[in-house]
Amino acid sequence: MARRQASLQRAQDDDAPVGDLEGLLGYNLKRAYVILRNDFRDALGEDGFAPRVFSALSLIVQYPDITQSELARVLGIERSGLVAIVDDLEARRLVQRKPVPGDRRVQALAPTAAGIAAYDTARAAVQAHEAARLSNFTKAEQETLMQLLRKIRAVED
Amino acid sequence: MARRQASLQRAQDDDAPVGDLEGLLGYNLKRAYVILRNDFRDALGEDGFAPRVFSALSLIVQYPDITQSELARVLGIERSGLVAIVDDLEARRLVQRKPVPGDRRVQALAPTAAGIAAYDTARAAVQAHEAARLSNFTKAEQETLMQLLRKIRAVED
DNA sequence: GCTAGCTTGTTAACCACGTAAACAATTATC
DNA sequence: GATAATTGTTTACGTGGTTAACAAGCTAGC
Repeated sequence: MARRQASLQRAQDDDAPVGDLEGLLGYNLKRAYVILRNDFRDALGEDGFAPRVFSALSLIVQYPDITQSELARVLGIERSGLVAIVDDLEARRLVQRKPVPGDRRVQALAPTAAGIAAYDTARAAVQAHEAARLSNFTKAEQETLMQLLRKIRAVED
Repeated sequence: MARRQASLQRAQDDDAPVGDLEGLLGYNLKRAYVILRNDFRDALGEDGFAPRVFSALSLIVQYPDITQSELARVLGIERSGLVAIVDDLEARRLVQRKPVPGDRRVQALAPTAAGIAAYDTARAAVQAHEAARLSNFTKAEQETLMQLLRKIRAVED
């Protein structure tokens, strides 16, 4: 097998992937994800929401009275991991744990008025920073990218 | 503002994003990244390479005598974080730290024969599992996705 | 030459995010 | 009514990264 030793200078100007890594989906996903996660933190600033807290709040606002188990399932994380997230949101008075009549195991999660307002503000900031990051993309490219990313999830075993 | 409360059932069958999260690039990136990372671990099995170790080995094999600082820069991580990765590779006798004549601060990283062989095996396994994950994608879709992900990195500030 | 500043690799302490295992309380199943 | 399953929770742990400090070595300016 011929093993090429190329220069690392300006590797990403090339059209074809220079190294093996550039041809791997996992690597490209991770690099892009890290960039977007850093943008997210910049957008929400010091003591803003962590990404996972934002995601949880988003679902609670859009699907009020969702239970913790269902929320964990939708987010793709463990129930145990969700506890700290909901603790955080409840400590900020943005979300309330409510008992559900008929099943005393369950806690329904409902946003407070402040929670809805905070979510709307944060969502606008995140959408704005994503738009800035994608400023060199056409609308069609943005939609294609998003659709292909969702397609990866579609085959989830 | 009209706030819709939709059902969570089968949300991902819809064409248009049902919730706000589905319309956010960061969320879709993270979900896809987690899937590929889990695939990666399945592909390499117990005590296989961690993703970051694999990435480092890949670059060391393809660019032998790269220095630790340059490797960290290419990978987008801190020098301090690379130490444990190289320690790991060196403990497995897959990579060797070599002194560089003319600059006694620097350690050049070179793969051993075992390192090259282990990398080739691992790379084949990773490529195979990615191909399986993308089995419902056309070739054109795969290339488009990869190109768009790289384009996100192209605007790195 | 010499000093002041930079780079390299390293350690240590820490943080974010997640999992796995165990558990009490409650509900469902048969 | 016994057994099993589900819900939320705590605790311990693992992974993948960061920042700050440091010693050693190199470089630039005078």
